Amino acid sequence: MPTATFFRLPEEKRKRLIDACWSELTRVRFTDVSINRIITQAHIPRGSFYQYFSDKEDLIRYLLEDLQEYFVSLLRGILVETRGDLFAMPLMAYDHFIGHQGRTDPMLSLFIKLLHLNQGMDLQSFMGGPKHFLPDPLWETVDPAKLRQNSRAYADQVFHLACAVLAFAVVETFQDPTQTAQVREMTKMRTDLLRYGGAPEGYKEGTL
Amino acid sequence: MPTATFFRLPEEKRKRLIDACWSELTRVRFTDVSINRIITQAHIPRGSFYQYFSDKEDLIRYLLEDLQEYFVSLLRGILVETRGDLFAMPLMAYDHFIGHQGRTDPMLSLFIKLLHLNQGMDLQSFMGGPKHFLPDPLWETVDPAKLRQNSRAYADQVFHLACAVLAFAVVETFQDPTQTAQVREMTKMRTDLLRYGGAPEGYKEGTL
DNA sequence: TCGCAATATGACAGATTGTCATGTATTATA
DNA sequence: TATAATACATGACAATCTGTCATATTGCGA
Repeated sequence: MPTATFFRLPEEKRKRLIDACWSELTRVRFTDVSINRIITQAHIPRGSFYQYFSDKEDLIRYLLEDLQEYFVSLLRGILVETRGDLFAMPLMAYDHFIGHQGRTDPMLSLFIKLLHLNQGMDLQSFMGGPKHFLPDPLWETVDPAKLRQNSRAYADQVFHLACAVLAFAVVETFQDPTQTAQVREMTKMRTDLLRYGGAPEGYKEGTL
Repeated sequence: MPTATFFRLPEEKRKRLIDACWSELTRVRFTDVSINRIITQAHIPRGSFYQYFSDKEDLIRYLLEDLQEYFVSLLRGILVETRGDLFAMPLMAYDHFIGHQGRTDPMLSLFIKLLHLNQGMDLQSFMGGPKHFLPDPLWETVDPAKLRQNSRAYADQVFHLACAVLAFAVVETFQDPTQTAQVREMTKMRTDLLRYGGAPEGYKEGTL
């Protein structure tokens, strides 16, 4: 977490720093992010940076919080569109990402770039708070009647897997954009798998 | 890929180097692996290291190949036990990992330590070759009659998700070992989800 | 024995990180 | 207002890394 000092910073200075951070974060992988380059670009002395953040990880965690908030609101909109159907979410989100929006919405393209650079960076844990995976604003829009079990715990599990599917699809697509159609197909297959299960219809354990 | 020179190295020297690598790899995260420490411990001059590997990533990739091979053989055994049931695999593998084996089998405990240090490091992509996720030796042992669709492509998807479930379970457990029982419960929930689907029984799209 | 090719080696340049002692501004207080 | 206390700024510095390269050494065929 940034220090109190950071939040007391004059608007202009803070913006300069944050902008430089994003510029670095969207240029290289987390591993290769250089505080040196950031402070140079932002014209912030070295010592000052460490007055605000304890280290690189601290910085990145802070920046991702913003993104997370945005991402949740995005998914919320999508969930509403699907009328609370968690299983329909990945494909709809995927189309949203890949389609027009992904190029025009600056926040979203930022997000995609990060996902791309960091090879999927585990959307699930990125989203998840300590106990629940499914953030409150999303849980509110879920229609439990569309789930086999109505508990939130169950919705958590579904959501977690759905996010994994989504993240993988995005990464795959940006690794090889010519394969978009196949990736979409694969994503459909996976969400169906989550929805209907991978066992044959009428399968009971121990039957075969 | 290591250079040809590396493979021509005298047995003893190569072992010294590899041992030092593993010792480092199981001590700190990939990000923090230091070539400096490795060569110091192995008593290999700096220049020599770069004669063998192009950089850190090259080294790590090489070491993981070994692990991958081992891991596949492990999973193969487990799949045979489950009589080719991909959905039963994660839970059985989990018990295998957490139980006695995980402590005694040196290769396995190595593997677990890596998983722990690197927060799940994406078992899926770690496993996956270019086209198929499901390696041949595993595909051979899968019983397609236990899948909704018999294609290998379908088995790939199931396998990929099953691995995600497994990896997450292992990471969770080592983050907080007191929660083992809950994690196991969660893993059961997830594999059931994969097997039977998360939609209510008899659910058809557009019904509600 | 000569000479070429493969290896070995460690000094070096370039970069990065986190700390800290020393300033400077701001605010509270007598 | 004068003074003390606190908060903040700053850049030099030590410690660490990494990748390269010129030079030495070894092995081996002619």
